[in-house]
Amino acid sequence: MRIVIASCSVDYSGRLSAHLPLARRVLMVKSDGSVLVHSDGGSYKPLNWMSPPCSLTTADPGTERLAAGVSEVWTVQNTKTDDRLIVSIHDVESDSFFELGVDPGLVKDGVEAHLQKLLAEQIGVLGHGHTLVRREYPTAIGPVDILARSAVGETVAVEIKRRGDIDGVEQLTRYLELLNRDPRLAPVGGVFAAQEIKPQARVLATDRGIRCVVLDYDAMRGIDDVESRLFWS
Amino acid sequence: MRIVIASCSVDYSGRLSAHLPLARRVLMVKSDGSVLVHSDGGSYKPLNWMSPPCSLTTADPGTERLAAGVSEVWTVQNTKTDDRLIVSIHDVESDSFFELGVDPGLVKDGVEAHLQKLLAEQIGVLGHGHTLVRREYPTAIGPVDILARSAVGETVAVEIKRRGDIDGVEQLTRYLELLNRDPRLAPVGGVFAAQEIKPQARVLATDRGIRCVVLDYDAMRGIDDVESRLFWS
DNA sequence: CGGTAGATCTCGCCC
DNA sequence: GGGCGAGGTCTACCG
Repeated sequence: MRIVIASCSVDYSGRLSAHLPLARRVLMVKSDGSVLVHSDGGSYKPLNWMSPPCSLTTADPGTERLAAGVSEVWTVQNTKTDDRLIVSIHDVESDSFFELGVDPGLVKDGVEAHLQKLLAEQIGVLGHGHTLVRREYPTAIGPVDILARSAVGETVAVEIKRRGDIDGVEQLTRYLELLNRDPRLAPVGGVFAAQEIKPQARVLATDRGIRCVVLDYDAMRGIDDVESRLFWS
Repeated sequence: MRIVIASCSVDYSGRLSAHLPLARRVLMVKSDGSVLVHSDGGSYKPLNWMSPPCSLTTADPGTERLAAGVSEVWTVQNTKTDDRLIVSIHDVESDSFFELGVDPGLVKDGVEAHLQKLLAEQIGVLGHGHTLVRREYPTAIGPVDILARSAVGETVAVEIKRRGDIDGVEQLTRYLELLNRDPRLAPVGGVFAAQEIKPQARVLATDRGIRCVVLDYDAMRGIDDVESRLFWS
């Protein structure tokens, strides 16, 4: 990876046009040719960038740009689209190269998949006597997170979110419309399960006869841990 | 900004848990204390990071970690949440500091707001004889992008997207439900306008009696440019 | 400050 | 490769 500290101005054109006025910045050039332009603030998102696949070519500035203080012009061209980044380098403070090698990558744990697994194992959270039919129940418009059956035998479709938003209610509504056309399943009830349910989502769900269930992730994980210990001991 | 090249392992805990095995990486420490961990690949997103507001503290490793090759331990703690990043530094190849100053920031041009402005000016794109009522027509559940009237006097609600997805159709459907309850407006027709409309979205829209209009951004911009030139010449 | 909608989204899954 | 959903989403805008 090459890291350049330089004053520069940057122009992006592609899905939109964007311009960065002259200022001192960090330029990261990764070995796949991609470029990140970072300032000393903001979040992890660069001010501007070019994603791979792309190629970086450098050129001398014309006499006009040279007179304006430009010492070098980088053109970073995406090789599949017409996205292009043009970096006009003025003064270079540092220019280094480091060999990093291939990264072993990130190991993640948690979130929605885990919630789904836990709820499937603890399906009684939905109400006494509930039984699991299956996770990721397939339909023509996508898989339903969990299909279950209530104590009185009613089919229940469950949509799980970490944060329960209006979009999740819409999604579950579409599933319910479809599932209720299947005479072997109908009538199908809906449960919107999330760690946190936004008020507007709750209103919409309730209005549509969908039950809201707030999931306590830590409690469910705790029970899971206890059961795992009992099982393995 | 401080830039460190070092072999390190990283652990994040907070909304999820994540671990990065030992490898050589770039560590960017911004002046607000935020930290980015980059590898020589991927896109602009770091492997791991801590966003501001946060504070970085360094500590000597215990004897145990020292024996494992750790020379220093960074703890980056978010000051508002319990998110925490722990960086175990092994070998340091480079450690530099650069004064960058405040960035003037990005100047953007284009996208949805521009599309909306162009369509409002060229409302005839929806069909001959259409007139603009107003942009950002306010309703209780949010503003409708454009409200117009057709040649025969029917009210038309327009939802504009760059990429027309199923969510946009749902959004427009909610607006139409609401608007059609207003006797001064009803009956209100719907138009789903986008640069690109996904097949599934088109099916859903058509099924609900919503008309789909594909917008040619470049052509609309071109007309706008011509008109601007005529106006200003 | 919360709520909504967009993003040069990115990322990962499954078909 | 495309489609879809999630994200430690982030970010801007509006109330």
